[in-house]
This record gives sequence, C-alpha cells and structure tokens, in this order.
Amino acid sequence: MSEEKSLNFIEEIVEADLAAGKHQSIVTRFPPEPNGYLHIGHAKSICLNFGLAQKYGGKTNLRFDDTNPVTEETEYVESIKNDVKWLGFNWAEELYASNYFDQIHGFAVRLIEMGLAYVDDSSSEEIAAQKGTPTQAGTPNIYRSRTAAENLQLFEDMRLGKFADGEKVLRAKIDLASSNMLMRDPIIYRIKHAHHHRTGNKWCIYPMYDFAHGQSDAIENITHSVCTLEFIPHRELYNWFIEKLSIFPSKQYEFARLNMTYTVMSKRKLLQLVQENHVTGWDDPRMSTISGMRRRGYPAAAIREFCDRIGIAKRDNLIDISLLEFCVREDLNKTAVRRMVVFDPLKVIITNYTGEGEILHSENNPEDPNGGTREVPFSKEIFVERDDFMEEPSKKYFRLAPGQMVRLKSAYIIKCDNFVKDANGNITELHCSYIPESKSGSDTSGINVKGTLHWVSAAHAIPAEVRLYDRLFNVEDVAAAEGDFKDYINTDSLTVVPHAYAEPALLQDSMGVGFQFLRKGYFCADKDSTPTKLVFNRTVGLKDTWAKEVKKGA
RNA sequence: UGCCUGAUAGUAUAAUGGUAGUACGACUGUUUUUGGUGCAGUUUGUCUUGGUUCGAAUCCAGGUCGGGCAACCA
Repeated sequence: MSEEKSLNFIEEIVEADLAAGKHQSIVTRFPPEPNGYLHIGHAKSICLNFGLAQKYGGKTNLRFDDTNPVTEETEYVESIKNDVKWLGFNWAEELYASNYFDQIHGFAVRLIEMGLAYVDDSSSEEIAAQKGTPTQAGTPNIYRSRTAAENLQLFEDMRLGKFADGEKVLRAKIDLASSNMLMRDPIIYRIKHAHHHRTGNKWCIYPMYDFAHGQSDAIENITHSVCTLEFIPHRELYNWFIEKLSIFPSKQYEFARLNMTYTVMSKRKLLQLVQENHVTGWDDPRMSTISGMRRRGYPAAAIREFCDRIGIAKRDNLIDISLLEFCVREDLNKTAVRRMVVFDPLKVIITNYTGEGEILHSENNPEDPNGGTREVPFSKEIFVERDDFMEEPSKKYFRLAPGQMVRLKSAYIIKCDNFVKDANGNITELHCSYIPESKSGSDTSGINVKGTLHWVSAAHAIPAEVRLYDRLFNVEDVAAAEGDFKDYINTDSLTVVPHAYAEPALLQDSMGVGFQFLRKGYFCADKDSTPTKLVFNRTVGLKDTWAKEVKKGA
C-alpha cells in the first residue's frame, strides 16, 4: 500500500509551510454562496479542501458566503450541507460570513478612520466611467477627498437606513491608476434594503465579496484559502485588506476549475435549466449537480475517485465526461447487485420444456464471492430482448438466429428452431428447444456457445419503468460554443421505457443499492419508485464493444 | 492595446537541471455462462525561436496561442 503519489502544487505549498514551521496545523474552508445547488465542480473543490485537511491533520470549515441577501436562500443552505455530507466529508464548524457582519462593519470603520475608505455618492454608471479602462487610469471624484469624520457619519447613516439602495457606497481608497482594475477603489459596502436569510432585517448594508471573504478567512484563521483561477486578480486586494487591517494573514491560492464535456458548470446556467423546465429540477439525473448525480446513482466514492484522478493544476481543462463514467462503472462493478430486466421483450416458447417450471439460482455479483445468490424462476415461456434475435444474422452475431444456439444466463442452452411473424412482418414469437443436460452448474452437454442472454420468465415478470439518460448537451465544449448554450440542449436526453419486464427478485431488493441489469448497464431505483410501480434510472451503460463493432460496420 | 495567468500524447496529470512516466481513451490479443469484468500488450507528447549548460519539459530572452480582468455578483 505504499504507492507513492506525487503531490499537487497546493499540497507542495502546504508541506513546505508545515516543514518551515509556518503553521502547526492547517485550516481550510469550503465557501459556497447559498444561491444554488452544488455541482461536480464544487465536488472538486470540496475534495481538495477537505482532502488537504484530512491528509495533513488539519480541519475544514463549511462557510456560507452569504453576503448578497437577494440571491440567497435557506433551501440552498440545506442542500449544500446535505451534499457535502453525502460526499463523505465532515466540517469542523458550520459558519456564515453573515456571522461576522458586526466585525466586518468594524473593519470598515477602521479603514475609514485610517483614511483608507470613503463614501461615494456617485451612481454605478459614474463609478464605472471614473474607473477608466485597463489601459487608461481612473479619475478621482469629489467624494474621494471627504474627511474621515464626514465618512464616518455618512457610513453610519448608511447603516441606519437613511439612504435608498444605490444612493451611496463605501469604497476602499487605494489606487485609481492601478493596472489591476480591482484596486481602483473597489466598492466594499453597498446598500440593500433586503431581508437576509439569517440576519433578517438587522442590516441594510452588506459587504461585497472582497470585503467579506478574506476577512472571514482571517477571523477563522484559515491558513490556506483555496479558490479558482478567476480570483487571481483579487489576491492583491485580499492581501491589501489583511495588511491594512493587521488581521490574520490567510493566504489565497488558485487552481483551475473543472470543466467537463457535454455539460455546463455554472450555477447561472443550471438555474436557467431548472427555471425554464429544460430539466425537472436541480436533482434531475441529467444535471451536473451533486444531487442530480446522486439521484442518478453515481456513488459518492466514484465522484471522490474522479476528483482524485483529474488532479489539481492551474491550466484550463476540459475533462472528458467518460472519465467520470469510468469511475462510476469501476465502483459499481464491484458493488452492484446483478439482476435481469428485459426492456424490449420478445416472447420465446421453449417447445420441448414439459415441466411446470423450476427455480434456478444466479449469483448476485460475480465480482464478490460472498455476494450470495438469488432465486430466478424459469418456465416454458420467457422474454428475451428483441435485438437479441436476428432473422439474418451477420457473421459475428452470437445471439439468437434461426438454427443458432445461446445460453440463457444461469439456465439452459437453447436453440432457435422457428419464428413467427405477424401480418406486418414483425416477429412476434420465437420457438426454441432447450438442451436439458445444459443446466447451469451441472452442464454435461459438452456444447459451447458464444452468446449468453439475459431473460425473464413471462409468467413471473414484474413490470417496471426504466429511464435512460443521455448527455444533456450535444456539443463537447458547451461554454465555448457560439451563441446561447440552450441551443445545444440534446432534446433526446431522456428515453422512457414504460414497460420493461424485471425478474421478481427485484421486488424484494432494498432500493438504496446500485444494480447492474445484466448486459444493460447500472441502474438505481428513482425516488419516484413505489412498491406498486417500480421506476429505475440508468446510472451509466456498460462498456459495449459489440455496439462499437456494429457501428464500425455501418 | 494595458495588466494578470497558463502551455507535456486525443483528455488529464507527473518528472522540481540528469532514462519523458501514470491514468482514461483508442487498438491487439487472452480469459469469461454479462460482447461486462479481469489479464497481457501496442499506440500517440514536451507550443515556437534563440540562449545558458557536459546535459533543458525544467533556467533566461523573444515570439505564438489559450484563459482572465473595466458587476453596488460570488
């Protein structure tokens, strides 16, 4: 078990800091804004932040970055907590930036007293214009030279609600000529007469991200504040506030956010999909949200493994979603319980089978020697998959065809003797004969067949609905595609099989587990499933080299 | 056009001046009562031009290309 895994650049920084005695132990944080559901990109950040603390014996706080009351809701807070827990992580403390509003307000006052912040009466457009452009310095306005006393009074009046939204803002007084636009006197407090999901109506002024995040990090003694690349320009500001306020010097480090093929990874776009009913909700199994993946049947361990495999670096990336699917299959192959379900039934009559029927046994999981077996009823009439028969088979087709033999999984070898067509030329029935000596487990027939089919006994079959999912978008790089991302939605991303036939064992199974429907893929019971109406989601298909072969031939 | 960032097989990610490796993918073969799984193997790479050096993916300089920055969002 002593596999040496190389460190990512953040782990290297942490190890160097620890080795240098800069910190006794580390503190990280996962800081979502509660304005939407978490997605797989957040999972990467969660695994990184919690993983760092786990690996180096530190702790991780869950901190809600709730500084914008108009977009944030308790529903989101709850879903985020649920998702982090489900992913398998425990936070040291559940914290909120809003817990620190008093302290942050105090920081602002201190800045004003030091002459490093001022109240600006300009409109948002005026401020934008006065900021200049990246190649042109900004210009100061008359408010910039207000005295500390005047600013103190004005800021207090802002807090007391004497002004309307947008009438005034508090700005840090830094450098209007900085090449970093964020240093050109950034707004640090704005007026919002809005109800906050935690502080209610106590405040009508709220700190901006830049005046809340680093401050919260400092208050919590966060040693390594890890965020994504787009915050690189914020680092200069982050450090400026820490220096001027003489608070705990948290350090910000940035890594590249996760992008994945055939999907979107922004809360704004995900919200749009939900609101405009392109999906059924945040937990629609096609969504890249944690809750969607959970509902679809992705194991938490598979998501963690995926996050581990993609690594941490600073280069922009577009990860192939098939890597995630690989991780899901890898996990489920070891754990999923095998069952047989026929999606598109074709009746097979075993003409020489004279018995009443019998109970056969089949292993629950060939990968797990301790997995046990379940009972599978067999009888004269069974269903097989319609595409497991071809009237005129191609040369490498190992399934049923006139005169061709296959094994029925865990049962007998059968031979197709005849088939019946209706008036329209559709095949309605297969007539086969079975080889009595070929019974699974006690086969003395000496016959070797190339194909093995899944099947269900017609008399014992139970109905089930099966939902098949495909990628939500039909272009690889959705974010880079021209125009509206919604133009690329795959309208065939959901296929419902309303009347599949399942083997009866499935009725007794506990529904929290992952299933493999033999030769069909991995499935899980959907939350819509009831004892009288089973509903399953296809988590991911099996690797299908035959389909690939067929495609090549076509 | 200014500033900030980055560039290693198809996709990711290592090698931290000394043999370019790993995973996924693709392709072979093999095993298999899942055309699944497993096993074995093959394949493909240092953006570019110079420089430093015995030796450069790594250090330096120029170029090229990608991403970000001018929200009272985070």
